[in-house]
Amino acid sequence: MSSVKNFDTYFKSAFTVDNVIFGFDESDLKILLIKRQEEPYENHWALPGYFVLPDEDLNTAARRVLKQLAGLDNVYLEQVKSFGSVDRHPFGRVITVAYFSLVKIADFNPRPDNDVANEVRWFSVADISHLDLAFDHEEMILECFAKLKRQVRVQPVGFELLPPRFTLTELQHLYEAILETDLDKRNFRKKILSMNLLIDLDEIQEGVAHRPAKLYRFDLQKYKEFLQEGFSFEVKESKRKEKPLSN
Amino acid sequence: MSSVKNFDTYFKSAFTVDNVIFGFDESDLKILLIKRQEEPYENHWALPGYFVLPDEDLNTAARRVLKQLAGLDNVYLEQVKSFGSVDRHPFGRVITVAYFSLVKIADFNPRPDNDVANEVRWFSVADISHLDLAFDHEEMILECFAKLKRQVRVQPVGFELLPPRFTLTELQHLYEAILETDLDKRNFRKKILSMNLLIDLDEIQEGVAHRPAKLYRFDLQKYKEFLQEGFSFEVKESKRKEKPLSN
DNA sequence: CCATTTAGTGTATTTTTTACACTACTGGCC
DNA sequence: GGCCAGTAGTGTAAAAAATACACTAAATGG
Repeated sequence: MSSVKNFDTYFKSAFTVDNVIFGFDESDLKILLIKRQEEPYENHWALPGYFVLPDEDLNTAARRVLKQLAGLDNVYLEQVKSFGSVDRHPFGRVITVAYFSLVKIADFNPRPDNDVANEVRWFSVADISHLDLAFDHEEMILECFAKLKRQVRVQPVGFELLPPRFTLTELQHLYEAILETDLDKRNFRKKILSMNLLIDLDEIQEGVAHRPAKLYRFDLQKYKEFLQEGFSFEVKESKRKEKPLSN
Repeated sequence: MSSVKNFDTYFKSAFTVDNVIFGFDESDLKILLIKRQEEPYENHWALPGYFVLPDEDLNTAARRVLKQLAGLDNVYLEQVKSFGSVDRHPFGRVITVAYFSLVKIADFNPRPDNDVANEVRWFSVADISHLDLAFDHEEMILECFAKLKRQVRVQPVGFELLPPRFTLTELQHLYEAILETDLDKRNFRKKILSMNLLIDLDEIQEGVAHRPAKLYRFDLQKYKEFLQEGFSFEVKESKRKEKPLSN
């Protein structure tokens, strides 16, 4: 009854993974980009990404790229969306799978010893639109940033983005950067402390020219619970002087 | 400086789209499956899906499949996730992009006049695990169902799944089916009506052997606003007699 | 020691969520 | 016509969560 048709015409495509890697440095949300060293879009800034090898799973490919281009290992990684417009790649039909990754900037260890990128650098999210990125990478970043905004209300992303020890103000700044809004200090602290997700280290900042803040770390145990169950983060915004991005 | 490498080895893959089509018939959440008419997995139940044509965008392909296999047009469609395990397809390397779709079962118009499926049928979500589905389709369904659960808290999905006129009880049953929990009738009504998303039609059910319920429809205008801004749906669950699925 | 800068804290008010049980209306049966 | 079965429809009080808001505390640097 059934016949084996010829499917060869379909097996002429390629796929890639691209990573939108978010980092945070005490005030600014950043994304890691590479300057491409090969065609197409040679010398354009682009997301770190590459072809998926024939015998490689998607997640594996994303982690390999993360390692090869940024020396990053064991980081938070999540698939976001695939992009497959017919003409998005000049070499042929190429679908790319976008991943988003959250890393501590201090862990970043650039690897110029690869033949894909000749430069790797962090850019503020707000500056990305001036760069004329390769492919449809700007669109991909916007989608991933939107995803991060949703994620932050439901998962303690600070754990991935902040250094091991941090102050409540740093944590608040992170939330403000992601949500692009100002938060009320007292309400933020009340909320975040009531989650019992933070451990007071009984240490304080040193060498700052003002009252030093207490240092905290995340409770890994609680964090894992949240990863499974999710949580709900809401703090009503207060008026902001100005809105970065999205203008 | 740069050289054009040989990328041919990467251009030997194919990709497909698969649709997880949700429908609702007054008590039960259902998924549309086809019985495959060709290899691989001939005669297995599977998600409606097919290869993406060389000159076809992903969304276009998903809509084409929806139309060809189920006669469905103009429906809610959203990309969910891509699946690309190395060995998921016996014919070679094939990534599939999973879409989820919400349709009114009454609009469904099966098309046996295609050469992919020789049967198309709705299955209760709870029954799917007994079917031994083709490929990794069961995993795909679980991911999409999880997505629907998240979506329902943030978007008025009822608009897509219910007939044009419906009762509040039907709407509540829909939420209960998706969330797999019981909801408190009074609190549900209070909440849903306070959103001003429903229009009271001043009509009632006919021919039911009990007090007839009032009929409502969605306010298309408000619905579109919600689509853009999202909303927040929460009603605390009450105890349930039993939990379907996920056991 | 004074100026500057950021850290840290509590309360009253409003809003939202929750728990909960009885009456209303219809068809069908006798 | 009256009664039964079955679902529709309704309100309130209590608890919990979210909000608005302003002053004191601790460090450095001149």
